[in-house]
Amino acid sequence: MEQMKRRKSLGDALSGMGTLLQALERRPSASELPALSRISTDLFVNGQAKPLSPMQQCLANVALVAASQQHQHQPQHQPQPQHQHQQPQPQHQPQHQHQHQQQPQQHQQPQQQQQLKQLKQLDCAVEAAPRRVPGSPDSMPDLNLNNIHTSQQQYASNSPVLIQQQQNWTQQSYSCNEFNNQQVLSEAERIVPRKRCPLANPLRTAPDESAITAACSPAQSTECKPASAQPSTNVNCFAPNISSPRTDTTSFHSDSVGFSNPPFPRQPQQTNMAASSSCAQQLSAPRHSSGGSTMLPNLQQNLGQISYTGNGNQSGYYNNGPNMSNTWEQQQQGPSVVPFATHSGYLQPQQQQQPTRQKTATFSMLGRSDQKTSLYQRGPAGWTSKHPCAWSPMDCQLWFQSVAEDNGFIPGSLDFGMFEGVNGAMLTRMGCIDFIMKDKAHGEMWFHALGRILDQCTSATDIGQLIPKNEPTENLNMYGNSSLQFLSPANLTGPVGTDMSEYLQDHFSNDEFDDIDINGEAVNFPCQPPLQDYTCLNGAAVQGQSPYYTPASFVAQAQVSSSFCSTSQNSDGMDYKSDMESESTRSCSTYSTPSSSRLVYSFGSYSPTERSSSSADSTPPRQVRTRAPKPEKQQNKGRSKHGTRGNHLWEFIRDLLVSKDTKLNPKIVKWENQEQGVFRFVESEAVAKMWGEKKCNPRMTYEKLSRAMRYYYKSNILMPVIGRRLVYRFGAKATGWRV
DNA sequence: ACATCCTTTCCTGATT
DNA sequence: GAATCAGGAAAGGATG
Repeated sequence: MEQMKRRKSLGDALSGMGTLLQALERRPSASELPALSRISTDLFVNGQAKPLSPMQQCLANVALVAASQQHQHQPQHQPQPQHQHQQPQPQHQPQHQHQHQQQPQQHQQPQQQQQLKQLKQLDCAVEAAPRRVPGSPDSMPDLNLNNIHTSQQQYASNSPVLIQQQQNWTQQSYSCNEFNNQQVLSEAERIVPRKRCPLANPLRTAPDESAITAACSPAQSTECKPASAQPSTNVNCFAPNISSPRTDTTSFHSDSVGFSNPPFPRQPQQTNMAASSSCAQQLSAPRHSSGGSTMLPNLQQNLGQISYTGNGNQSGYYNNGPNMSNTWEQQQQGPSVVPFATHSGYLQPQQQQQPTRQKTATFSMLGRSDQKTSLYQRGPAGWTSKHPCAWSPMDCQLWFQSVAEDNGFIPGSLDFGMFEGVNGAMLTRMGCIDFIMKDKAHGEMWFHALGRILDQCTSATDIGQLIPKNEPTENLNMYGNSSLQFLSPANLTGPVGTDMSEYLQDHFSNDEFDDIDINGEAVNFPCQPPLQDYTCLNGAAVQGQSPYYTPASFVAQAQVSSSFCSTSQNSDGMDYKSDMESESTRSCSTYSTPSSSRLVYSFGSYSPTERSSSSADSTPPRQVRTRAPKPEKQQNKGRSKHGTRGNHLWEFIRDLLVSKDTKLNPKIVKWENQEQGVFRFVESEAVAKMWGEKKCNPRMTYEKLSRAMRYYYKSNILMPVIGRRLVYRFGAKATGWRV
């Protein structure tokens, strides 16, 4: 009932506003002014119809001021500058407002004077007003500005989607003055949040008018201006499918080798260097130190069926068809779509790659070494003779069948339909969770089985030829390529034999995230790779930190890690080693307990607090800015940040959001309003840790993540939701999140 | 070599 | 006081 009343009152308000503005546009006669003024008053003060949205306030504010001005001027027969009533004049708006709001006070009733005073405060109150989520039941209905404000006619040519996007609370974070001053304002400009106006909240403070004007007028202060105004030509760039040329493919090629029922074979696309190496990169980048551009002729040959767009599409996805957004949308629509792209970009660096020997040990620990025998050599002809990356969808289906049989399933009893259309390249790009998302019951089994094959591939001569000579073959395993690598079997530190799905359920609950230590000391994701994976840790440094990590695997991993640290995977190993050592030294001296003669990256014990305390002896007034060492530096070699398009933060967040895994959504992220792309971090630090896992940066925090998120404001990928913590909104350039 | 992109890191100050 | 937000500044790595 209350809501109905509210809606009615809002409707009345909007109706009144429309009337008001229409009258103003036709330059109302003096006789109309009192009525218009009444409408204005009703809108603002008497109309207790919930606070108007900032945009409405702005419009009505302008209207009222203009009406008051007319009312004031006309009886005095003062010349009326034409522009004063036709459109708000950006350049003079603050001054005009100030002047014209002063003058009526002499003649208006005290109540109206008070109203005007309130209006002035409202100018800067826009940030105080929106405290609701767009689309929520309490949200104000969006205004169609095109109908009520001629100065916004530029938007008429824009798509309804964008118009709607312009009508949100976020954009309304601009003050009335700003709004009026920027008749042609790109969305990028509009969404970039200005610095908070210290006087913006009239409910908190009641600053004097001059202070308000000074603080909030862009003409007088730059403090509240958008951080990075972009050319207004961006207005014309509004389009539903705006995509960054660097991050997205912009079109859906229906004839492409699609994720769903790909029409293999297909004419291989002409690939440039990057493209031709893309598969190799995606296959091997996390496993090699290829620098992202190493040509792998054999592999390229073997992967002839797999085409990539070498031009423009550097999103890191197999361009077997749609861009990522389409992929996701398709995934939402049908079962035949392969969620390869879900985490495709999350190439894992080499530090998570376990040498085959260690993998074997891990499998042995898991009691599955017996299953590792010659699986690659068995099975139907076809897939056995190729590297998994070169498997066709049919090969994959045969392989699925083989694995099922190997695991004791009656032939035909398992349905692999969810993997229909998946080729080997896609499979090798899928992480454990990807498999589970596709096949909750057996995803882990598929993942492990493929991992075993890839392990065997590392020693296969034909596969070995695919690998650059300077790359250790051990690195060719899928685990390091897992999108969510902490779920990899090599790092599966959970109960042996535990069903991964259950395991996820058990550990991806809100409660279980309690074990996530912000300082990174105890980040216990279910299958989180050991901290040693990231660091050249002295084994004892963190031993036992993860309850999921068994001593046996710990030792093995520690050995791997130390070995990794001491031997670079690059041809320039020596240089790299020295580089590592230097960084390690810094790390040790700065952040770690230098108790060990071995070089230690102790990110686990790193925290800003500790760092500060460790340098307490000579604490400068302001901490000398020394960038923390990057323990993953050597491990990132070969990983292409930009070559792996799709590895962007916003895509990662989006993938979490569109994930149907309830352990991710809504446990750690959730939609607030999916239609409008509004989402919220439920477990902000957990998200940050997961992001850190993806980027092999164990020091990632939500603070850092959020900084990166805020950078997306400029690029219109994300938009802030003012007044709501941990809430963001996808912008026009963010694709793939719509259902 | 250089510019650019996309973060990452650190920071200050404000807000909740 | 902690968490979060906003954004400047600097830097790094990859790419074109």
